[in-house]
Amino acid sequence: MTPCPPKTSCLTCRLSDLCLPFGLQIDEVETLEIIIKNKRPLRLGELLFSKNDQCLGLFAVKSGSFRRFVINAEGIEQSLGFYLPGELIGLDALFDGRFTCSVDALETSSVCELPLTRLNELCVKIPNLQYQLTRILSKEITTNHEQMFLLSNNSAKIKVATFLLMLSKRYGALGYSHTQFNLSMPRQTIASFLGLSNETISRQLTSLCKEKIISVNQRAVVINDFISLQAIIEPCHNK
Amino acid sequence: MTPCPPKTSCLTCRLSDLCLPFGLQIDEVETLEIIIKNKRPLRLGELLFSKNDQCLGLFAVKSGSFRRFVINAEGIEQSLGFYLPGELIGLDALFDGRFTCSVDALETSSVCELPLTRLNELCVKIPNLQYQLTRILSKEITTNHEQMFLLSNNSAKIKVATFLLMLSKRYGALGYSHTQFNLSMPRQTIASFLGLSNETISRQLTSLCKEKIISVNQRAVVINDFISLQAIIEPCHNK
DNA sequence: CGTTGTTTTGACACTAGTCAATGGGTGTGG
DNA sequence: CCACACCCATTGACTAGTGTCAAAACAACG
Repeated sequence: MTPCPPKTSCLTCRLSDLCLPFGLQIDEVETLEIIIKNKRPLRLGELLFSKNDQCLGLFAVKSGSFRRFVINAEGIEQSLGFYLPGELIGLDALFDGRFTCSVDALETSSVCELPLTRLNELCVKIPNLQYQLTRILSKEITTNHEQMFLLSNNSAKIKVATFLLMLSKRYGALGYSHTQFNLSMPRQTIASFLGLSNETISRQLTSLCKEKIISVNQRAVVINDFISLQAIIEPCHNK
Repeated sequence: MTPCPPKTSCLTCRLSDLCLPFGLQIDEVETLEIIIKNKRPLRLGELLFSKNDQCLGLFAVKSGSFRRFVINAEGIEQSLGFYLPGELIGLDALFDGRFTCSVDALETSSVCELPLTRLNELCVKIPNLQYQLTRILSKEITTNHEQMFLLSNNSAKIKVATFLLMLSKRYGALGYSHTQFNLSMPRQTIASFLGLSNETISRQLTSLCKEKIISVNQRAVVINDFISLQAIIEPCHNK
């Protein structure tokens, strides 16, 4: 609708402490935001990019949420991760300049684009920026390890509980409620992400509801009993 | 046995093209190798570091192999990945200076240590080095995504076949045979890595042997029929 | 109000886990 | 050099947890 979206300012963006500007001096942030390009908002299902596309820049989520996925051997979409505001999309492409997964919008969402060539120039000039980028890359690796840990050795119940707590933590860090939030993805997408069937997701959510640990109404989730939800994951954390 | 291990030289190291020196000028490599510290070889089961240890440096595998793992809620070791020669260990600690997993040696193995403070200094002086480190971080993220893809949605047979092909590819890249190699880890460790039980690993290997696709004798594996092994993973790759 | 897509629920099948027993290698000590 | 113990791997029997298929309930949208 807006013919020309308002110019992004990292200085006034409430996400900047979660994003690339974290730790930068004010003048450094001002230099950074010069290179940032706004993109028009994407709607549900719209692709930000596809696997094997050339990467011209990284993306920072400004609002909404995105999903990373690939198409498997049977032609089925397999969800591999989610991006919430403040998170950087496309880090896997720094290796050889091509995206290794596809990313689409889970709802109406927007991003800031950081053109790669200009970002690289800036990283040489601003060591703090390079440092923060390295930290973000490292953090992504740790997040991946946690995800692998979750997928390798756990029951459906533990997977679903962990998924809910993970979202709770991330929404909390964004300043939203960590006890009630809306899932921005359908059951099928959660299922694919957790390596389960959508029926199993449904049954596990129903089961948690019956135990009064959560309440679910469509995409709306309320966590009623945080302690019990935690206890599902770490049954003997009192040891 | 050797009282003072011979000084490492990246210039003569046959792994240098897989490691941090890739893409560097000769004089840059010479500057890099000044900061490298040798560590005495580790034996089977010895810890390189533990989860939550302070990270003083990254490690490059010189020989042998390592395993990344954590202890889960039941007190069981959960294997999360393996490191072969030329690969960098500890990238997850760049975020906040603490290791997020433990790493131990799967056999007698050795590493080069890259002290973090000196590596950071050098990265500012040598942009190529910073660039290569970023590439390695990005590649690690892609490897993690592949691992998550494998864990999320596949049968035991596909997991075991993919595991064998992954090792085949990595050994091949190191200049070893990609059709026969020794597993450096017990079945239990493979099982934990793939999110399966050790009995299932055993049964799947036996099954692949009966199909004449591989031969297994203890830790020794021979891939007899590469095409069929590939076909297990991508049943319809001829489409 | 009908169409469509999503979610839930039920019935059943099947994969992989668990438990238990057996077999095979390796290493140590007599 | 052999016997024993220990660890690891294999195999079998049984079971539990999920997946699959199908149908029904529900919500969203035009």
